[in-house]
Amino acid sequence: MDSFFTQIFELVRQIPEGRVSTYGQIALLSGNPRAARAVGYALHHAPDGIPCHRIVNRNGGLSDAFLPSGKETHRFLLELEGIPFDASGNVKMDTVMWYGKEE
DNA sequence: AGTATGACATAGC
DNA sequence: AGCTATGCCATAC
Repeated sequence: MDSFFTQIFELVRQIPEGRVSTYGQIALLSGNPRAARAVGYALHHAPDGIPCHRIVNRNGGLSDAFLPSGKETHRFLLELEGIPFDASGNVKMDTVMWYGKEE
């Protein structure tokens, strides 16, 4: 069993393209529904190959402190993935929210 | 071993 | 509707 971080990475890796998930959801899949914070911490340590841009907060918006790329780049990447945005500028969680590998 | 911090979440004001 | 405060979990120092 790897550290939580690894679990988070694995879960994020499993997120299908055009789909996004929330920290809380990932935490839940990790077995720690209250570890949303730890998830964010893990993603901060996330190595290459981890589509961290597919991880959004429960508001459907990106975190206020994403990588130096900035939220703008984030939104761009998400758009490239085919992720629809709401008029509010947030991802349409109801449409691309990934509830787990069950799809 | 204890304290401090953090890419969240929820409730209250 | 936006901001502040508190809670929870795991990691780092």
